[in-house]
Amino acid sequence: MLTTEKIRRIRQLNRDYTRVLGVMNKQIFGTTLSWPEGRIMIEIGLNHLTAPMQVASRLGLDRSYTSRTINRLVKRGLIEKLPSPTDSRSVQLRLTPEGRRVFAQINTRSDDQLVDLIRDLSTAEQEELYASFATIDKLLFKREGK
Amino acid sequence: MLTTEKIRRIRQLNRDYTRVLGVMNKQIFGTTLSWPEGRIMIEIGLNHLTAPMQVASRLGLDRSYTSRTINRLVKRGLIEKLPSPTDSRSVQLRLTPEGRRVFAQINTRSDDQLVDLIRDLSTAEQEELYASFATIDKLLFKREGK
DNA sequence: ATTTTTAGTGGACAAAAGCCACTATCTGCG
DNA sequence: CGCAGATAGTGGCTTTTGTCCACTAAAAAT
Repeated sequence: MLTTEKIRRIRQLNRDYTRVLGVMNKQIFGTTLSWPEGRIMIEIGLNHLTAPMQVASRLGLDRSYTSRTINRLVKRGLIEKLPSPTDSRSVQLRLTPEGRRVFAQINTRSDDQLVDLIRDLSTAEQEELYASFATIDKLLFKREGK
Repeated sequence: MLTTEKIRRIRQLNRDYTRVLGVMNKQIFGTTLSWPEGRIMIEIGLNHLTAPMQVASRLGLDRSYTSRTINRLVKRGLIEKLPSPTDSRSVQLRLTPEGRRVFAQINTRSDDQLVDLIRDLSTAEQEELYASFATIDKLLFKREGK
């Protein structure tokens, strides 16, 4: 078991890192999307979630709220809803061409921001940082390193 | 410069880790405090921020909103406002005895949650995880390792 | 076949957060 | 010094975000 001191240090890092992510997230969606709208676009575009329920439970959002937010995105022409072939209560979500354009923009900007965050580090330090992230990813989320 | 692939992996981790932190944050303040109230308590109790403005800018919150939230905590008897000796526009924030009690409770719970998160890992893995967090802390926030 | 669960939705509402304007102080500067 | 501009805290108002509940229709379970 980790010492209390180490636990506290991780928690401090959590708070600090949450703060920088918060700042980044505010700027990202200076595009046209609000932060929850952007999150939903990412879940559909990147993680290929197709049902509103999947999106809601992944993001920890209320079904109702998720439904409304998705419908807003449909109205803006970024997402389309197709009838689900397997469950006629449900729908299949998909990015429209315009939605894919916006999604690509979000990705590009987000990448840029992250690059910006580590700009001051040397190449060796950047790789060291990446290795640490990859280790955390491996240990907490069981994704294999590379 | 890190490859796009590595950047993308860090971003994926960011989203996943944000999600687990989000879940944790919801449960923490099942105590009596809302999440922003808790954050403010932590900033005052742990990082010893004394002025409302410091709290606001650190948490990236609106001055007005911060002011109201602090006043709510004052009314609940968790924080007290003393006149600042150096600036009579400002105030000095301090936890009351009751506030310190609640603060200690938040800390204990938060520690427990983090311990819980890494419960499944072996001792060696936990230390490996800590080392990774410490490296990130060092590289991004210049805090020295230990 | 009937009960129970689940997906999506709308209405009403609560909580979180931001914007603007105002007061009182403080700071910098001619 | 005296005054222009900045800053700290606050209240009113609005927007955004998110929750709760009830309802419909379809699916799954019994």
